[in-house]
Amino acid sequence: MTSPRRVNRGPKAAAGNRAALIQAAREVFADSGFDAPFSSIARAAGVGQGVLYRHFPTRESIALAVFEENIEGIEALADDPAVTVDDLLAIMVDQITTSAAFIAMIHPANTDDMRLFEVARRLITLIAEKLEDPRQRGTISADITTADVVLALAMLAAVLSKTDAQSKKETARQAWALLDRALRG
Amino acid sequence: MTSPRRVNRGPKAAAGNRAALIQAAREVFADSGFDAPFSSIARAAGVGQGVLYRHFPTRESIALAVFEENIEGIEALADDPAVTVDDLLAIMVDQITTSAAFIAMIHPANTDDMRLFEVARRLITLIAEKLEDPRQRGTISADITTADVVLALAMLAAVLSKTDAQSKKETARQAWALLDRALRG
Amino acid sequence: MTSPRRVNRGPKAAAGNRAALIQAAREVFADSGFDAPFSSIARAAGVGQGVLYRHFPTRESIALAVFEENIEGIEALADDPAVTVDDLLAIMVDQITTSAAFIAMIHPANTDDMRLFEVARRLITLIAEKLEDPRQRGTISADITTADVVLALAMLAAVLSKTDAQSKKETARQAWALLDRALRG
Amino acid sequence: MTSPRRVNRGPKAAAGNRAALIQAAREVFADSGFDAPFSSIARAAGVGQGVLYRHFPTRESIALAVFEENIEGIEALADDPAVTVDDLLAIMVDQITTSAAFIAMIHPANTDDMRLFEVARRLITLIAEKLEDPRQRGTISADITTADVVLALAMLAAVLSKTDAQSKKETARQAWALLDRALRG
DNA sequence: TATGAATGAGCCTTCATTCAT
DNA sequence: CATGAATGAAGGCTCATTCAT
Repeated sequence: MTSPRRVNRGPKAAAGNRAALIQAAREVFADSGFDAPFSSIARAAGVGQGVLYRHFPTRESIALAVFEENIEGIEALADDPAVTVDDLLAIMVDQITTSAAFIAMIHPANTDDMRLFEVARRLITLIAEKLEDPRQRGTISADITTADVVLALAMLAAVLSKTDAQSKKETARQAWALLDRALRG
Repeated sequence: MTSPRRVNRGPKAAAGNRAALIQAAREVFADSGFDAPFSSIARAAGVGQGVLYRHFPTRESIALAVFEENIEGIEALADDPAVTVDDLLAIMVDQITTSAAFIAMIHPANTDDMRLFEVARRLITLIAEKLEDPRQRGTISADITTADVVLALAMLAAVLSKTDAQSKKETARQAWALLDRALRG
Repeated sequence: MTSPRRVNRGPKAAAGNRAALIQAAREVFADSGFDAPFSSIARAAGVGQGVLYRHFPTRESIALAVFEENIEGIEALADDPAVTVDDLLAIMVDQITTSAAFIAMIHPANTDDMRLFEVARRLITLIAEKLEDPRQRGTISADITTADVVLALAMLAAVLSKTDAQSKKETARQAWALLDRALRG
Repeated sequence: MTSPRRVNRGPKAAAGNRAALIQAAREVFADSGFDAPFSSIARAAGVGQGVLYRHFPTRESIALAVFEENIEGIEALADDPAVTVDDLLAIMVDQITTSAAFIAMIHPANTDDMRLFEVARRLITLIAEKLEDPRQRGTISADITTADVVLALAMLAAVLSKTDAQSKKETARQAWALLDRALRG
């Protein structure tokens, strides 16, 4: 029943395929939003649909993978006590600006995948810990809670997900300037 | 030749149909989000799909009509010089919280329909005029521009469009509290 | 986005389409079993897939329609007190032999559609009522219950669903001869 | 070049793999029905898909192997002249009730695989031989042929293949009670 | 020889849009 | 002008089968 068109590149391709899928997903999500067709991700990665499903059975699971790469860098950075909330937020804002998949994590309201909550929790924990230590709290206002900071990031992410590619950078700058006032105000 | 299921109520019904469609769209958008199937709007309005298309060829055009009713109320209110920007924003925040169509307006992504920009412009104008008059400016900080205010509204709208129905109210409250600090800070 | 190939034959075609679908389903189910692709039914009926879904949203609902035609005849027949269980069974056996959709009804084990149970119940009721009246009971053995009769029909249906088209008739004859002994024995 | 996930256990493992596949297939068929995905059998056996295909190129061929173990036990039993048809049938009914693969054998639909017929023939032969000897015929009615007995088994198998797991036992009991009347009647 | 990843066909379902009546 | 059925493209997902390693 099957008539292969593309050559079977064999199991060796697995790791490469996985990486290609994550990269493709990052780009496709950025270009077309988190609701982009699954098939377009597979096409962008140059693999069959089945491969995408094998590696990432759900939309959330590939978003998770994209996000994983982001959060690892952030966690490494946060380890350093000299890094303040402000520094952390600067990184996150930057990632939100360039990576649409980040967006889905920040506000995991409508998902069934617990791992998303878990990753969101890691992120929130990072922020919470910094906020608790006066020396790492930076310039964040005393009456601002962790939830406020997360919501600020979520708003930034949400508005950027509705912004077309070329205005993204400028909108992000302006939006965060505003939110920053609130957190510091 | 055989009797149609619903009687053709003739041209007289056109205005009524239009109103029914707008009302139906308002409810459907609120219940199922802005991506709700077109057919569900026609069904809720009790008319055929063709009528929906006749009156509103695009999703944006019906969102526009829904929004039109909102903005007219806002404009009427804004006419009163005693109404400050704060008052205006309170109304808008309330409408954003309850009306999904508002979201589409405030951040017009679909550049095909120029009327969207037109309506957005009207909204922006209202805000701009209030801001220019010191007496109507209310408590908005001096260095806040019209663009900042609009962006704040857009962020609120964006984050709410990703929030599930039951948390909408609380998220709106928290988010605007934050944005309000920024505008007033 | 859509480029029509087939002409839109208009609403007038609805009734005809529905009938064509039922007929097509009857044939497709008979040829390829109850698990035949939905698309093949639409194709056989000469309509688009959407039409099939409009008329019959689930596989059960079209089976129901096919079955409905069968059961109505049976019910009319059963109204006559002169008709015995034997007569009734003769009809049912005949219909099971020729109509695969009947099969799905008799043993509605794995369905969520309550209407299937309802129709199965109608069928069972017919049999039960006949069995209760000594004059209509015919030659059915005294210790045979309604459940036994239904199970006999289910077995016939089940074995025929695994039988290829050309042996169906002969297998049906032989199988029912056997089951008949049991009911009468 | 890199280490495969599972070690290649070499040709020695072939026999073990075959046995594992048969056992896995027996369980998977019982749990998920005869239509269970091929991959699930390989997974349950702890081998790669390729091995499954190497040993059993078709679904029928593995069903055959599963069945082979059953029939051997039955043949051994049948060797004893003291065993009557009734005893034989009791065993078969039991196996049909618990083994989905049996169903595929008893009513070989797939005419591609001649070995299916061969196994079915062995089964039929066992029954025929018992029936021919008055002392081994047991209580089977004089006018019952081998074909009748086989058909009775086929009906049982067919109806059970449509029955959900938890009612299987009870349905089998009731169905065979009925068929038994016919054979003995 | 065993592994298990890759492939893509195929079925399911939804919905935007058209158009006969 | 209104109706709502028809249409088919599009996207989701599963799984039989192949084949590089």
